[in-house]
Amino acid sequence: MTDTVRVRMAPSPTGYLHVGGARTALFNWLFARRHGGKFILRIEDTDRTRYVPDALDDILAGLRWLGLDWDEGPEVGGDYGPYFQSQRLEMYRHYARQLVDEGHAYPCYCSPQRLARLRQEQRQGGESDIGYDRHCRHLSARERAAYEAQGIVPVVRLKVPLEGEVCFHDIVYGDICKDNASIRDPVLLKSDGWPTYHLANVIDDHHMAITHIMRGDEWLSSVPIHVHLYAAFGWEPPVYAHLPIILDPTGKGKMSKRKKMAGGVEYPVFVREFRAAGYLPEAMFNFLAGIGWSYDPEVEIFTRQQAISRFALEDLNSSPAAFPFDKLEWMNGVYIRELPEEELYERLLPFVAADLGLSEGELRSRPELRLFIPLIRERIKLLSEATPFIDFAFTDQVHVKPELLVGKNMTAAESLAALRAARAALAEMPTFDAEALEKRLRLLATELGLKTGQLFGILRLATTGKEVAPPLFGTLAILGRERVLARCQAAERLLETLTT
RNA sequence: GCCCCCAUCGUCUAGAGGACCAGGACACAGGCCUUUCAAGCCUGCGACAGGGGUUCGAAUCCCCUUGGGGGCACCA
Repeated sequence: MTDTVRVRMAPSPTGYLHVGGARTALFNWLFARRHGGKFILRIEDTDRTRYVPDALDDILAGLRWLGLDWDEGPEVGGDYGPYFQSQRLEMYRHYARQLVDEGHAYPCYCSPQRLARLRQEQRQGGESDIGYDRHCRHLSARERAAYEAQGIVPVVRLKVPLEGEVCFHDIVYGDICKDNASIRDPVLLKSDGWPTYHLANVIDDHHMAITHIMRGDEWLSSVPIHVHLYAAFGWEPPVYAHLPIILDPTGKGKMSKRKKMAGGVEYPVFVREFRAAGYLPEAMFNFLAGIGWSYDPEVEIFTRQQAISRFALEDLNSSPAAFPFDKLEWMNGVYIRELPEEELYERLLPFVAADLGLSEGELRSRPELRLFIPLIRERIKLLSEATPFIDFAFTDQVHVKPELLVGKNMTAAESLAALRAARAALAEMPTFDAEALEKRLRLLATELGLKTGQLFGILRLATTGKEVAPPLFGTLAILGRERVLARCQAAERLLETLTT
């Protein structure tokens, strides 16, 4: 490849950044970085009716979160701007006019109502081909003038050949041909003077010197239109590589439409939702790269540098893939475990603070979270799972059902005696660190003739209020002697209610 | 309905005519470890959708069937 690689991500600010869109961006980014090219971000904001005000910010934030930096586009500029289609209207109108003047396109005065009626009739009539009937394609100058006189503002439609076929090559899908007759003259310029996707996309890709187009395969069927447009303009089309879409976890239907999981739980589809759920951006990156592409048949975990070094369009898969949530969760756990403690602490902070109702500053001023990190890191798969493991350390007292304090195969009285003995032993310990605690409590279990699990289970419930908690000795050390003794005493009172 | 695309373990994938009685990973099951839960380690389960061809030889090429997906807007 002699030309500089220039690829683009062209989102429409009609909704938040979707995982599918993120994956498309990711592959474009990988390709650009692999070849030392440019990754361009272009905002296709030509649909004024579906515009969502905060969508743009969300898209930019989502891409940044994933580490997909763009070389040209919003907030970074570039030599091929503007990068918002809403600021390029004049150019689209110019080319639309040119197409009409040169006989490649024509004005169409059909009302939306007529088109809707037409479609309905075609459907009901069982017609094989649905679409515009080219009513205005052969209007005489006089007829056109008559419409104009009525004040009807026309749209501009592309004059697609009536016979023959268009063919193009796609790196992922190979050679694809389509009969021209099946392509209905598409609208290029809407009656409000704004371009449709087809027009704006082709003009911009050409003027921004885009060399490769990687996008979701829902676009595959519109390539023939674009090929005709490039031909009409006398431009060279870029290289196409359509990406197989991501299906929802059940494999039925695409991921984009929000659906329910088997358990009735909604699963995330927007990048912001994955972020809020506690997924790590580096895990998302790794995971997304593994759908439709494979870094190495034997290697699942790889860095972005490694991905860049091996990425090739020829290796892209052509079959659609169901979104494997299980694998994502596992991978996120892997990345959480690989994070340095201090880094994990920083990432956990906002999640835990919010859950606990504390400010980050307040949480930071307390020692517990930091101390718990090594104890919980291999127990969580999501950042949002940390709080339930440690919240007991942030409450004045724990609430536990008395019955739970009774040890396995023990009576309430025996449990109470064990707890009292433990409290006495703990009160007398010269130091209160995990190592010393383990040594002393193991000895105590032996002295009491109890299995370790029996004694430790009672203590776990008494001090944390939970049946599942971080490792006991470390937990006791973090709570500190004072709190541990107080909680034991409180638990003893509860057990007493069972023995009297 | 019409057009296009896709088809390997439940899922993500490796495989580009012989190296495949099909490899890896997740999930699942069992075991080890163990104070709970995890993590870790070991083992197991498990697929070339079906049918025709082509070929000495097919998961790999062709055709048909079936299944799935996408598209058919003055949306992108």
